[in-house]
Amino acid sequence: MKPNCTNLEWAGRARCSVCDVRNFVLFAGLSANTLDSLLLPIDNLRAPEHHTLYGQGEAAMHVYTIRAGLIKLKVDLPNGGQRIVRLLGPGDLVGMEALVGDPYHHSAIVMQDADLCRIPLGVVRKLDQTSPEVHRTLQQRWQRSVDQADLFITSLSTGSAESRMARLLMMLLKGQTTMHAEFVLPSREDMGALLGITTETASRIMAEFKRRGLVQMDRSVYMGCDQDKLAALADS
Amino acid sequence: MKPNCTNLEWAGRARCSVCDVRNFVLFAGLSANTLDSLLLPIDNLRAPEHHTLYGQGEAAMHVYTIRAGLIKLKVDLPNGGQRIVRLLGPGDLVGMEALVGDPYHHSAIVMQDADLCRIPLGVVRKLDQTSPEVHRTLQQRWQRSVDQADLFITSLSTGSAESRMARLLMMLLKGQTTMHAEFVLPSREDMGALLGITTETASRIMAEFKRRGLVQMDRSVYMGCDQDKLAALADS
DNA sequence: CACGCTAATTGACAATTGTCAATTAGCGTT
DNA sequence: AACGCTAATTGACAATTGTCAATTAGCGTG
Repeated sequence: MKPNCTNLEWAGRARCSVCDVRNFVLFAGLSANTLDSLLLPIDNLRAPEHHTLYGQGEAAMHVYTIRAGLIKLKVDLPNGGQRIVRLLGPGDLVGMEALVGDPYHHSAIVMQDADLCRIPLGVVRKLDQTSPEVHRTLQQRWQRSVDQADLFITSLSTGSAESRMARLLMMLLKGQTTMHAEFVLPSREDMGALLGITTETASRIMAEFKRRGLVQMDRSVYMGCDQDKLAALADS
Repeated sequence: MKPNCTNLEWAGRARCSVCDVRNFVLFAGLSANTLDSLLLPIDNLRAPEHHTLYGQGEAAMHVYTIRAGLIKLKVDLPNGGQRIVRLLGPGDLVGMEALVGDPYHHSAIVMQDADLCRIPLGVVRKLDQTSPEVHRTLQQRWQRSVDQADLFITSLSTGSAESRMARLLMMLLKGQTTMHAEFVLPSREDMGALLGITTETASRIMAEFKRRGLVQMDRSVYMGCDQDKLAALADS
């Protein structure tokens, strides 16, 4: 087996009633009873880095909930390039376009080892109809998608490459629970696809940030950063 | 009175049951009876170019439906600049974040004289609960917002300024019913805010397009364009 | 440890885009 | 037609970013 196994691992049927992220996710407010009776067809999966959950254009039968990890939504461009249009983390819903009957609009790829729940469309639709709570939560998730997309336009696609990189780093920091916590940085290639710049430019900027002491690295892992200086760069 | 009056004009109570764009909008599928009984508090408005429907951060009490015209959603950036994150036309819903209780996330400004219906939140919420049709339509509108935002990322924020401009022009063309129809181009400043480039660069590119015969202009009005050449530039 | 692979970095140069200032064009009013 | 205002265009130059190629670093395997 290759070192980077890209196969899904089935972690059993979902046990939503004891899920610690349930309240942040789709089924907040449902009783344990309701959940356990409805949710048999929900699978809990572990997906390693680089695993593709689904590809752009595929028929969509499931929506995914992220319990842990980081997922990127990628679009292939007509000229052969690609652009990452969203980063999704714990509590986020992946593949919502399935709910309106569309095929998947992006490719969903794991950026950090993920713990997911795969929910068949039928389950979500039924809950949407029967539970006002879920119905409201669903609308909030849709709005969150819009907000995230707007953030990619205003923060990651506007201004100089340097500013955008600073904003990306701050965005990645926010996802962390502990300040100064270690977390894996995206590859330079992914940074490029996130910011709409080339891999080389991304690399140059990161190297420059390191030289200026804006970020400190330990192996491929990110150790800490000068948030004030980053913030200053961010809105320049 | 100034030549460009920026005041709203009240055009009467909405008469949804005879609205010619109803089927594209929120209330598709509702009977004329249902409509007329529920829709008393809906106002029909005419808003001239440059009129601001609402400002970023304002408390949100209404959702707007576009019957005609063009609306831009603008975000103010921390460094003083601004970025347009969406263009909305006939059939689109403006201000959906109101439905989840948020203040407006953008400023909504008229780009081409608009005919609008202003719907109080309560009406939309009630219809969402009582009519499965409206409920489904609403989800589609949310998904459409996400799709539009994604398009702004992949088409208007990726690649060279020239490619982006070509894609913007093709996007504006698609909104037209008749091919080669005249339509008003955005100002160079708005083009810059749409593409994340400066006004000067936008102007240079448009001037170059004219010289190369990619577009022909008549006064401030746009007459036609070489769609094949534009398409070639678009995916370069 | 050497090897092989891929990702990251760097150099050199070209192309694009931003900046600042000046000029021109368009349009409505006087 | 002359005037005044704003938007658009253009020039000159600097700064940023892309392109292509070479080098270095990191990491797992034999």
